[in-house]
Amino acid sequence: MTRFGLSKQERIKSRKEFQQIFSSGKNLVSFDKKIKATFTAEKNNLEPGVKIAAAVSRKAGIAVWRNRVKRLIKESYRLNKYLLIDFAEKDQYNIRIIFSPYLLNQKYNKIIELKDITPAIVDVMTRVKSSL
RNA sequence: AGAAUAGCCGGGGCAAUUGCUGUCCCGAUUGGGAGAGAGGAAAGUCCGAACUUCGCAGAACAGGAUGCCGGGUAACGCCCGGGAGCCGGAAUCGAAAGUUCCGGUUACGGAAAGUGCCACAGAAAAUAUACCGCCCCGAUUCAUCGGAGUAAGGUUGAAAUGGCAGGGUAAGAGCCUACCGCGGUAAUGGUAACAUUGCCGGUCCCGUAUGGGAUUCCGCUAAUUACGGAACAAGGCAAACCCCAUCCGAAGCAAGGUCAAGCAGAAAGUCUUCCGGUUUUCCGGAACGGGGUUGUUCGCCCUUAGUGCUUUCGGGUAGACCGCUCGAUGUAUGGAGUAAUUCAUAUACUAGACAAAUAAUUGCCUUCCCCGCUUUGCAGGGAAUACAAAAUUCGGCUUAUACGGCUAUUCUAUUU
RNA sequence: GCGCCCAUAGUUCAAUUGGAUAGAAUGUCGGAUUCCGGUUCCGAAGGUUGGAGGUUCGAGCCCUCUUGGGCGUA
Repeated sequence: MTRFGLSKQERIKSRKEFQQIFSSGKNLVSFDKKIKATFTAEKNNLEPGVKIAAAVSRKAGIAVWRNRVKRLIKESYRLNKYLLIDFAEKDQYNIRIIFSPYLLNQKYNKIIELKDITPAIVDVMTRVKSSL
């Protein structure tokens, strides 16, 4: 596992996992209310690690905009994932996070950059860490 | 020269680092290397097909779609060419009309198959009818009133029931006559579209292939001529029902196929040893095995003919894989054709994801904008921005598009 | 992917087979009543019928394209 990578093993892929996280996970919102995170965490799991996904509602915007937001979320996490990875491996945590835009939509944020997303993602990650 | 509108074309390039998804090679399961990775509309899902499963002897009905003519095509509601109507421009000295040329546009079959509708106004809106009129007769208070006839003229409306001339009459009228118009029959001649430069099939000739040239019957008939006709008819609407002609089996890649945990079903097999109690397939005890109890050991509890365990079978869920990208394909050259398109040869392989890859950060070039110097150009600053992302695959249509380029039309300004 | 529906005043709904100033309730505004407010009564304004084009003498209604919203199904 590379330091700045985001391979298949680090992403949530199956429909079952999504349903499980949405039904039993907790919600967090970033300081600027741009990003919402739904997450679950188990201690002493046999497969410790962090897996993430980005989910954008169809009502938020058109396909081009939604794809861009998802890519920017994944990029932000990729560059800052060391915040959670080391912690999870040390304490044997199995963490699952789904990021989604909370107060972001195409109507008010037509042009969106990486620097608009990163602070919110980092903030959410530290909140998840401190809540455990 | 500028602006607006419409149409068409393009829709930045190269390189580096980090990261993602397939493919190939090395390696051996951690990984390394090479090379590839969104569009003109990928969109809307409005049409047409391929492909798959189901149904199907054949035909008809229902339902739906299309609708001037011919061609192209795998097919189409698409495209090309042409006809006709409408609109615009130019020319014809000016105006109107007409003619010619150019451009645009059209859901352009049928209203004598039938049904229905046509508000208000108007006499009357489609078997007819009579408000003002016109004419005659009678009454009369000379203002008019009643009766009979008529439809030339007026009035209404989006739309009004052949035209014109003569005769005729109280006034009029296809009431009568001639001509035009209307419809019937025959002949001549002709025949893509409202009848003349086209095309299809067969046959013959020519050509390496696509193709080129010549030509008939039937049916239908604008025109001309002849004969004869009288109910002078046939208002509009089919994006009202409908009629006619042509076409269409249904559902869709979440189609469909292969493998296949778990659960449930069926079949077969298997279930230890010792001791004691009168026989037993029964009872009791011990050991071994299995399960539970706290991660391990001891201990304790349960259990050994039970909804036990093992194997096999068919169907098949979760899941995985195939379908999945080489195709009515692109590019170049040459030939056929007015064109759409097509034929031959050569050459290329160019995304295949599935909570869904194609991103982030930079540098240089190129293009555009602003400002200054001064105008060949140079320095500085800014921007690369639009519409929008494959989801089985093609052919179209429609809609959205910053900026740049080209073409056409219109307007404005300047010069000659 | 397939199939289907809706859009009319600020809001909720009408509008006969296409026929003329698109109607009602509620809300808004003004007036009357009251010492003031509410209730009640009277009056007024408020619509390019989501948008564009076409058919027709005439379109909210018919046809085509388009925008937004909603539903069913696998």
